[in-house]
Amino acid sequence: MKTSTGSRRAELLALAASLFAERGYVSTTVRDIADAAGILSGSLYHHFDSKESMAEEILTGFLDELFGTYAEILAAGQSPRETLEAVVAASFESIHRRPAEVAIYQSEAKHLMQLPRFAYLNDRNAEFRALWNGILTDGVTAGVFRADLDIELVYRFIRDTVWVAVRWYNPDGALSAEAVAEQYLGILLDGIATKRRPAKRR
Amino acid sequence: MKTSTGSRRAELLALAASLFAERGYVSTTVRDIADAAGILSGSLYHHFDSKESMAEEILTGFLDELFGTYAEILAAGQSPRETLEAVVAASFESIHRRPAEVAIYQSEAKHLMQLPRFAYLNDRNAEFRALWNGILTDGVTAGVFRADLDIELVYRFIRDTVWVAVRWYNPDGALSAEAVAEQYLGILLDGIATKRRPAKRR
DNA sequence: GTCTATAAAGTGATAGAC
DNA sequence: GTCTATCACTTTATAGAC
Repeated sequence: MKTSTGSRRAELLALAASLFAERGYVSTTVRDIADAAGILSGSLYHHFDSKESMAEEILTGFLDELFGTYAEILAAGQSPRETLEAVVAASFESIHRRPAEVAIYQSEAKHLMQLPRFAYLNDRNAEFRALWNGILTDGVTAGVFRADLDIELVYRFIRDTVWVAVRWYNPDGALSAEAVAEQYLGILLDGIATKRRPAKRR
Repeated sequence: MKTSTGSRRAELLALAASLFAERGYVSTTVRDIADAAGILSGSLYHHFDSKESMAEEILTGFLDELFGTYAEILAAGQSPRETLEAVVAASFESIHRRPAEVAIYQSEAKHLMQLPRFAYLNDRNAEFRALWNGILTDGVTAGVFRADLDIELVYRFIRDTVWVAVRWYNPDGALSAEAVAEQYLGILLDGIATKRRPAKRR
């Protein structure tokens, strides 16, 4: 819990994050982390209070950065469609730059959230939901998004599809985050069908 | 590993499945399962070889059923669009009927697959990929799906968006699996935008 | 089919020497 | 900042009585 050099701390956190992402938080032991760092497990406790502290620090750092980016996009005050495109692009960008952190958030948040110290994850989820519902509602009002869709459902589909891409996206691969975002927005906005169906009502 | 009554075995498996889904496979102990069943942990080993065996039996049972349904849909020989709609509907239907099993497959398959006894999960993934790529390719050939999309990417998006819905779908809620499937197909096929953009080429 | 009792190994974490 | 040494606890799994 000491401040230590700061860089060593960051180094250990990065190591822990990649192990958490790869093997899962519960399956990763403090010995695994220490081994990867070339030290013994007891030595880790000079830098961190507990295994939970490591996960907490990894997630808060990531989420603060991510929501800072979202705030900038919203502050730019663009159209609903441009805002949606920017938020989707920024999300894929974060998968590109912080794959381990996104993977941990995706896979472990649900379980970690049950611990009191991770209660802030609920706030972030609510913030995320408000962000998307705002964009979608504005777009429907402006007439650029279809009015016959369930906003809440659309929000969930967008959220899930974007983030779950961390499972297969390869930061070192030929397919860039920008290319994925473009393809994804193409599907989301215009669909995969060649012709629009006649509006089908029940 | 005895055959036992059969029904007691199924009862215990259903209990284990819901615990695995809720708390995660690694975090769920055999004591948790035994407690939920009202017996002691040692007694579980009269029915099953190991904790791994329980997970294996849960997943194989679920996947055999699911791919049986897919095979029936393909055998019906409908159009690419009808086939796509039927496969999506059947997938949401399976989330409705077997939420725990889907959740386990979603959350744990990646880690379980690294164990030799779960190698068949790789085969199922390949089978699933072939199924989707076939439907999408047929649809592009028939001119009903856009030709400018990356089939592999579209496959991943469909697969992920459909299955990840298990995280929020409530089998007892007001929103039925059919309604979710309909909304989802509306987005996937036609997009959320009110007007198609002029085809944007790079 | 369940319980008693327990083994064998692994877990997160600590205190103090270097 | 790391190591030595170790504690207290939990884990999966087993053997045999009932």
